[in-house]
Amino acid sequence: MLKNYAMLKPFSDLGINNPLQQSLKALHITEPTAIQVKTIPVVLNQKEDVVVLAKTGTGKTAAFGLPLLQLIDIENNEVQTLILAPTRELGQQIYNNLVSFSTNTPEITIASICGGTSIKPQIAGLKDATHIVVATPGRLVDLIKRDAISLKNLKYLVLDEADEMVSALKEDLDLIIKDVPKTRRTLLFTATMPGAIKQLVQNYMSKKVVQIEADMETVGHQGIDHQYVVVEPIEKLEVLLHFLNSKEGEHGIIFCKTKAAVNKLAKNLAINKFSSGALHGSLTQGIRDRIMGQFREGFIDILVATDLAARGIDVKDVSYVINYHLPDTYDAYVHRSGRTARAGAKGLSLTILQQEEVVDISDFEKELGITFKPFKKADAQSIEENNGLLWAKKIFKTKPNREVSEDFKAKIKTIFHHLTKEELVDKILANYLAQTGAETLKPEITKKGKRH
DNA sequence: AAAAAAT
Repeated sequence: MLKNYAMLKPFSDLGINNPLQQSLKALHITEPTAIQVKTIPVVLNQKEDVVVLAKTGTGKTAAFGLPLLQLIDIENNEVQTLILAPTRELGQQIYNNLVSFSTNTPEITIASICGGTSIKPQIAGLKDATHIVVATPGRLVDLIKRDAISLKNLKYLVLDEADEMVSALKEDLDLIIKDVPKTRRTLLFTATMPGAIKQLVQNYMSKKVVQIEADMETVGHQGIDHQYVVVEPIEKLEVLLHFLNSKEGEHGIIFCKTKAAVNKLAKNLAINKFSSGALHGSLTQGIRDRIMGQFREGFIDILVATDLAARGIDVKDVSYVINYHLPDTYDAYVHRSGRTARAGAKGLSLTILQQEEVVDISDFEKELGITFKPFKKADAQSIEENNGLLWAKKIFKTKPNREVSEDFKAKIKTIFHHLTKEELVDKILANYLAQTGAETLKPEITKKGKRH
């Protein structure tokens, strides 16, 4: 941050107009990030297409959003700008950001065109003047096929997380690009430059392409503390629960490999009274929106998610990310860990491994140029103690059963009447251990996660 | 093999 300070200019120097500056001020955004300094003038200049290589999204949305808002022609009622994102959550986030940037330019209309919600209001809304559309590819293709949207006067096309879109959403993307005029300008944001991206640049972008690179050292990994811990399969959940208990009051994201694993882990966290929610692509959009909203607002502390949440999601004060399963690709690791340590903050990225996966960690180090520090695993005794604390917390958080009659409760109270609190705790604990047949407390776990 | 995206 400090290293880059000299090159940072105020937004006015970058050519951002007064209404937008006022909006930024109201949002307490005072200084442009490095990527914004490099990107905004090029976009405003209106000459070249842009390819931005940036690993994590510090300020990406504003880097294209601000200049594109400024370039909207209010007199023209057709769709002038199209922004594509790979997930609905990211699309919604970009839409919300643009809306917040445009509070002082209410005449600019922005539409969010993502799937999972009723298509009818979207079709109706598009009949009115719409200047900017933020979309996920599937729903947009649907609207194009229904002739509900016209992109024939499009001036700007933004592809966010373009590497993900060319790999997973290629077919839809090709259809969309075929439908937009060749004269439009393209802004492409990507973490990596796989062959598919190079091809896209070659085939679909103009000859004048400016490539912008964020300084990976300062932007990509700054502030993230990468750690790993090796566990036996049987102790994996206990080690996690111990970690989470030490992070009480902080916010984090736990990534799992599959939807079923997300469901199962979220259920286990819920049973153990952690404030958490599950997020993956097989939940209804209503539930996805609710969980995302609760996490954003801080009503839940822990988000358990598939790679759906790996890219672009920007939530304040996420102080740790956990890889409960090793990510499939190096890219995925960068994206997942990039959910923490945002906007200059610090964060921990902890990867939980089994013995046979330890070799992979050195591959990640080599490929990504990072060093994993060993996380000091709690010893057996403190894990045991933590299990006891979880058990107690669970009892503490259990709501009294209203069905039990006052009369009956009174009778039970008489039995315990002469006991001190300490004696009562001793008895409950001993009783619990006798019942479970265990020598020490174990966290309660579900047999199965819901299948999807 | 799994994840995302259209109903």
